[in-house]
Amino acid sequence: MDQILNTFKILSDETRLRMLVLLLKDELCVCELGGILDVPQPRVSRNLAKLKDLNIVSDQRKDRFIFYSYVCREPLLTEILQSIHAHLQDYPLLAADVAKLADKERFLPQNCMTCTTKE
Amino acid sequence: MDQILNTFKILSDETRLRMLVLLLKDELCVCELGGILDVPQPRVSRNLAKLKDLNIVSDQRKDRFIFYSYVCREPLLTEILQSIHAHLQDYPLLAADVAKLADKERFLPQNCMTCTTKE
DNA sequence: TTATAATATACTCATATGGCGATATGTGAA
DNA sequence: TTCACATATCGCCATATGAGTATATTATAA
Repeated sequence: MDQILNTFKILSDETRLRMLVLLLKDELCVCELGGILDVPQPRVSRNLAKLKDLNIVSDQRKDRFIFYSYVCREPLLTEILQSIHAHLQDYPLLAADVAKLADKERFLPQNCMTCTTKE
Repeated sequence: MDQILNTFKILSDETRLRMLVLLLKDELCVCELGGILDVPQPRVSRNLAKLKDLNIVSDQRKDRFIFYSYVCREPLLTEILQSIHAHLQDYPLLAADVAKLADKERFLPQNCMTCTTKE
């Protein structure tokens, strides 16, 4: 019972919901998440920590970055996130986030526009 | 966005989740809900009020009782509740609640065992 | 080893949430 | 109208939650 309640509590926060919707589709590091969502870094980290505590995400370092990925721990949670993806048009903010996944590298510090493009 | 977050917040409380799981299947009054869940009456009423504010349930008086019924306001919410019903065996407390629906009348004051059975 | 970049955590605060007990409200019955 | 019952609400309290700023940690690069 606690598990299902925790699932809904996790989803009740905008930052976490947005992160999970993205992580269901892609592995992302803290700065990519922060960049896509446009929220401060500690907020991203703190909420990722909560997700990790509940084994909803796992982390793995690659070079300078720590990438988080969604772990299917509870089928119901996965079902819900998939359902949201199936109706993304109903959630403009989430849809916009997902759209930004296409050029997520833009949010990696060394790959920012001013570094990678010759002007 | 607020709507989907509210949906998850509503589901994050044990009392409300239990009530919604029951109301998805049956129209119930306050005392039946209180009896099945075994929680104090003000708690049932207060949480029903929240559900009503969000148009998740509607109420209708019948004789001495006010019956609440689930209103499919947001498809996602209905989907989630149906999914829970489909996997009731994973949630013993919810399963026990649902089982009690069979003799819900037992919880109507005038129909309690001592009133209706001749001993 | 030292410095730097990426991420994590601590501290403090403000707000939200849920509960209980007591009481108010309102409806149907006498 | 008054009573009694079913339900709703109020006031107070305790706890939970989330945020931001500053700082700590840790791994790679130099």
